[in-house]
Amino acid sequence: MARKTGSHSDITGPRINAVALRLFAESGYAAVSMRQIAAEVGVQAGAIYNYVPHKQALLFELMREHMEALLAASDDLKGGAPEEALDEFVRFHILYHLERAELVFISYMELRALEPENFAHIERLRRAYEDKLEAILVDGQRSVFAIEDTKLATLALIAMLTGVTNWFRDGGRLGPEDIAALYISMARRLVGAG
Amino acid sequence: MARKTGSHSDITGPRINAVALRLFAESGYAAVSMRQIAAEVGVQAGAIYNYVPHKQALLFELMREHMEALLAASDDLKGGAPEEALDEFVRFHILYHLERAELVFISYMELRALEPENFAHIERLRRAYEDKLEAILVDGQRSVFAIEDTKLATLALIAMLTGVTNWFRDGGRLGPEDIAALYISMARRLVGAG
DNA sequence: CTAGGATTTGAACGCATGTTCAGTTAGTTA
DNA sequence: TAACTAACTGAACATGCGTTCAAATCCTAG
Repeated sequence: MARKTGSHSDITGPRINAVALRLFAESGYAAVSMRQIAAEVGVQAGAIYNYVPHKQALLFELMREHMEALLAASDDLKGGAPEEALDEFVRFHILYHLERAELVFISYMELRALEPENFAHIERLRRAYEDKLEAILVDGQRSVFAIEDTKLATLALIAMLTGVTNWFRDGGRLGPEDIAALYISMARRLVGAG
Repeated sequence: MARKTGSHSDITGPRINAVALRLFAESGYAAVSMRQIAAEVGVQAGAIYNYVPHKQALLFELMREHMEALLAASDDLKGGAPEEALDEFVRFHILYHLERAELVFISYMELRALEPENFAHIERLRRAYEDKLEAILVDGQRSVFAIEDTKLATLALIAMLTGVTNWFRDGGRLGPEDIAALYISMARRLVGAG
């Protein structure tokens, strides 16, 4: 037997990705089997191969699409004066990442699981994103910021901001906007802004 | 055949842990097999079970010993005035973690691989460590610091400091002491210290 | 030199893995 | 209604997994 009722290709495809994302985030890429994913989609393992060439592609595509969407979204930042640009970046980063906690999680938790070329590809995208923050710091450094080392400050800020996704829980003491506001304050002080 | 030359129990035991640590850090707990570990130790897989009851214990013991050593080492911090205590903590955290990059890495990368009780145990230790930093911030908050939210600042600082282990490479532009000094500056500003 | 214990081997256990594919079914087109 | 195709099943493939254990080996104590 096959095909229960109705055409499923446009349903099964996305569901496979959604289930894979959730399971990878929960248990890690290596600990999740194709049969587990298939079971949660409601299909046999073989059916997945109508949509994805192999398991690695399932992970890589999730990460690649995430990083490309992140880069595209950050292209819309207005920029402007360094202080405003920093505020804007911090708020964007936190809100964007909190909306996509699972994608963020696997996108750096599962870097080890990527084959070398795939790893290099994702790293390039991540680097491009970090460069945007560094550009703001370098710009501000010529006027209002007081940073010893812009490269280090970039890494420190990114780590501090992304760390939010590790402890944030819906319905907690602080909502995303509260957190963004508080991190904006800390980020400003961190770079020595007025 | 068995036992090549000399008694090995006090050599094989530690080597199993060392190899497991390295492989877990490289590829992740789920992706490393007992046979791989055994092969790198120079032994058959069965021999590992003379030293460890099962694979999970291998991971858990590495993490537990790491966290307990971290807590013990941080007990030796002198404390004192908030500003000095913060400087001391930042420097300690960075230098200690850079010396043990692999342990740090797996200790929060492989939390998902722990069974619930083991996970709870490690989380308790981690929490105890973070509380030490928060105590410094709370103390300073009554006098020299200007923080909106000490809990958030603690998490932000820990994330920022631990992030160093993700990009640090031996022989890079900056050595551990350079990095510690720069992070001390950033940490001071972050908490609004003089 | 021998007895006994410590240490390791090597094979086996049952089960899970990613992937392939011939065959079956359900929906669409003519 | 008949032919066609997209979608899926279910079984199989070779390989690997964590773990157990009798048997073999080596070292040490007496």
